[in-house]
Amino acid sequence: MQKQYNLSKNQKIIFDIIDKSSEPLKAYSILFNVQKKGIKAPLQVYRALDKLVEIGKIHKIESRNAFIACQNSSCQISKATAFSICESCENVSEISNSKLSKYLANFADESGMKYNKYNLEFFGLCKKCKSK
Amino acid sequence: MQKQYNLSKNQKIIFDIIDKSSEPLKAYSILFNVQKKGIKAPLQVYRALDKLVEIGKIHKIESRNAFIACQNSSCQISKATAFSICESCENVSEISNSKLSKYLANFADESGMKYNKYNLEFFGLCKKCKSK
DNA sequence: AACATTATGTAATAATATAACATTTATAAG
DNA sequence: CTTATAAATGTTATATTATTACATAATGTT
Repeated sequence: MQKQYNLSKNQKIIFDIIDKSSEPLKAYSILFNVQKKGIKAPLQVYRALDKLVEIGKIHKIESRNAFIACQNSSCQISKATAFSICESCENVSEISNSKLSKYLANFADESGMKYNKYNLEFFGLCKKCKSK
Repeated sequence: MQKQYNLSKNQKIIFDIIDKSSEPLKAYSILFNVQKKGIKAPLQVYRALDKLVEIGKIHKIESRNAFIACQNSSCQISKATAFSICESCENVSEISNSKLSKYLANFADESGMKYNKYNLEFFGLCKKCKSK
């Protein structure tokens, strides 16, 4: 059962715009889109983004500096994320594959390091772009 | 057998400084360090970095916007990368684990997407930081 | 109510990265 | 060797991404 967080005003505004978007959004594009709602400064956006990432409502696509809503209801916090990214149309989707996540969550090597978090980004061509 | 590329002057300078570093380097820190060698502008650094990434001599740590030399002699191009990152001391090392790389290289899901590249970043505490 | 924590507002600035254009050097082809 | 082509360089300006610092307000806890 996922803990319910009460999002603050800015957090709600910014989560909604990301959640409704069909593509990852960048911070300044979010800023532009929420200026009519009274959010004027980058920091207001970044603070909300930080919090939303922390509580797992959104994820950052590191290779794109962009944010998408979590598409995985069981994903409580952003500590195990995997994405597929089309290098042609830039479509991004979150992969939820239990074998993959188990494999990665249990991964250990000889370094003696205990991993508590990972982020995986796969790149390729999506169906549509492949057939072009 | 890895193809030999003849690095250009700037590429050599910038590769050397990354290769000698014990930690990932950021573009502007590289710039600062090579100014005495005549490289004055960010673009000169970024162009060399782009090329070095392209040919697999270095990798970008996306979550840190920093670059490290490839530590894996068989890694010809940067299409299958995995790193372990200590969240305390920020030590980064490249993981070369054939099981992991086979697993990921062969990963396919129901999306119909064919992946030709991936990047994986694991986070945790390294041995030293764990025992503190 | 008092306290602590979290969120907000605002201005300034730092850090990261690219566009555009002119020129030079290296490589390949005839 | 010389012409053509591609790759790399130099330079200026600017775009994009992100944080510092400081003041205030709202919310949650005891």
